[in-house]
Amino acid sequence: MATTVADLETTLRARGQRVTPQRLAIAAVVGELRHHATADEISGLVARRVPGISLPTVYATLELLEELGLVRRVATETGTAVFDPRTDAHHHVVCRRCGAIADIEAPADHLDVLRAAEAAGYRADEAQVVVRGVCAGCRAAAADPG
Amino acid sequence: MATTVADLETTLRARGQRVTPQRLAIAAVVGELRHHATADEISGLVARRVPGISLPTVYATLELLEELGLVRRVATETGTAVFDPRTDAHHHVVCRRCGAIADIEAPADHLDVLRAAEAAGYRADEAQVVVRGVCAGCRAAAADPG
DNA sequence: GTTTTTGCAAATGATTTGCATGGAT
DNA sequence: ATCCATGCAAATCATTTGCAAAAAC
Repeated sequence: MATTVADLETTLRARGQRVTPQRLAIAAVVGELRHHATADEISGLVARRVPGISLPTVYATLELLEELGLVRRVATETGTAVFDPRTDAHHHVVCRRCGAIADIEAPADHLDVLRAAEAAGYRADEAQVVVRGVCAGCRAAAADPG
Repeated sequence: MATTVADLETTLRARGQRVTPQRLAIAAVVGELRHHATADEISGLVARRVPGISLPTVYATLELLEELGLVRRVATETGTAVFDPRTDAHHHVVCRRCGAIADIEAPADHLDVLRAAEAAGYRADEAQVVVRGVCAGCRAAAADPG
């Protein structure tokens, strides 16, 4: 099910779905994304290439891309979901104050946790570490340096 | 800042806040909670003891209790937050299909991840593992046993 | 030409807010 | 008597849905 932006067209045709400029543009924007972005931000970026793009289309396409493994939806504390262009296993740090999310590149041992999840009746397929803390910006903004 | 339900009354007075039946009932319900619950579910449970309880009060009180370290708000994939009575460090398994969340009791080594978070400019204070998978119920419900 | 996708407008659902009343101190 | 907390109703915000028009096949 692993698909790159490059063969999105092929994949869509294979699935009997339409290749539209909206879908291509959204996939391109997601592929160029450096950070995590909200649907609204993505819509704004896509609008430069496809004026008149609608938010419902952006949502629908992001859902499709998630199904294809091209993007990953991440729930946040603030209730607004963000989309992560990285679909390989990696970890996150979340700022307690502003909600900013950053990727973490580091190994972690989850064997015991995965075993415990299976023991709890779950068929576990992935373990991700979420670190909570305060980002540099928020520490600087607050008089109280954490 | 660690506070138990027992000394909530004391804590509130010390903060110059009112000790109300609603707050006591909500704290009690949260303390008796076995699983994670939505604000709506908690409201329903509290309503048995305090008829006429309002959702805004439940939300406000849960926010207060979170501030006091008596409950922890957890964002979910479905957009509906759940409240976790456990405030000590522990891990979660999330069902990909129904969104159910269960606690995991297992050690995990996060040294490298925490270091990486600090290196990214964050003052990290906690690392939690989130396992994704499919729960027993959803595997049984689906003809396709994952 | 047929079927899917789009964009609009409206619906939904969780959470928050404004404000007057009620309750705790 | 004072000030905080409650409950109601309405507002907000992200996301989803219904549907007719437009585009891809």
